[in-house]
Amino acid sequence: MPAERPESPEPPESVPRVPARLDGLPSRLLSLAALHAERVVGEKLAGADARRWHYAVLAVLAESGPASQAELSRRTRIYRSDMVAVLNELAQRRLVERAPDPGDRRRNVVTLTPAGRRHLTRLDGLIAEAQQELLDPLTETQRAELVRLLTRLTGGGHP
Amino acid sequence: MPAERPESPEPPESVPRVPARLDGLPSRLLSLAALHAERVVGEKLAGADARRWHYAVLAVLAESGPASQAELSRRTRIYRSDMVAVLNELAQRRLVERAPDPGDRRRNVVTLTPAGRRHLTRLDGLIAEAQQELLDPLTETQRAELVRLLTRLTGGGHP
DNA sequence: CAGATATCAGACACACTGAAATAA
DNA sequence: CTTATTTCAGTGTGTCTGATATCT
Repeated sequence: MPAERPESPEPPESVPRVPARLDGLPSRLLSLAALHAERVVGEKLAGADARRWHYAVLAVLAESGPASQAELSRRTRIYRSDMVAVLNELAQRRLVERAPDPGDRRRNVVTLTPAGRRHLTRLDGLIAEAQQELLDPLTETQRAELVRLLTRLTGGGHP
Repeated sequence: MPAERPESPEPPESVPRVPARLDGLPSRLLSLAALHAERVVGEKLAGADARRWHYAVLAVLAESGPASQAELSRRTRIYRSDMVAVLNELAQRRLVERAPDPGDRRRNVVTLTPAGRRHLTRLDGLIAEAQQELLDPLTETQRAELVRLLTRLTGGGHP
């Protein structure tokens, strides 16, 4: 293992390099990369009057079928409080429908409308473009490796 | 190359899998990983009454010497408006000193105090702990690869 | 009763905008 | 006159707390 850096007490302040402490810091690199990614994706989606959360909710509904708000919250990791606002926006655009669950009257059943399904198809394209733009500096192999590493980092389950 | 998925029109909603569209989405993985990283780092630093921005500013000052606020802004990527508040907090804790630059009276020269240098040493330890905790699921090789990929993603120069 | 659900009001960090005052 | 620096007042997004009403 590498020895601990002895923390040079008098750094030569003649050369204004970029600080090494921040430079390769994984947590900082993750934040910067994520910020960039969110910007690229956000700009693409804005062109379709959508936000990242819209895509997440629509995608879950398309793949898993109608669900309660709490269920959507768990799957998208959007906070339960915020899910209310997201569904308000989606319902206002007639992309989803919210109806009380007859089987459990605490719940709302959220359903994708045909317009929502069409909208999702469009967002799929924009999201793909964004990933392309985002991952442009990486080769195919590197992209796959990045996804693998990030999946492992985000508790991606070790089957 | 893999053929495009034919978009199964009727997903079997019996098995509540996590949606594939979101699962391996690089931009989403980056956001989730960054969020996790920010939480881990933030909690560590909170134990020393510090925030991520404090560390960034102190680290730059320690490695590059006294600087103007605009200079610190560029190096840390903290927005110029927000730098004011960060420096207020650091100055209030007597970790930095803000004095007008005699050579250019628009500028403030921000200097690390001895207390600031000691504080930074403590934060260095906490930051290292956080990285350790964060990267726990990865091997050494994988950690290095992750840093390499993220550096390339964040426009980390292409030399 | 405990527990889940939907909703609201608000806190907080972060990134950013726009404008003003001052000085190079 | 143009540009740079510092500062302030706000905006918008995303995450999360705490509380409430309702229902299982």
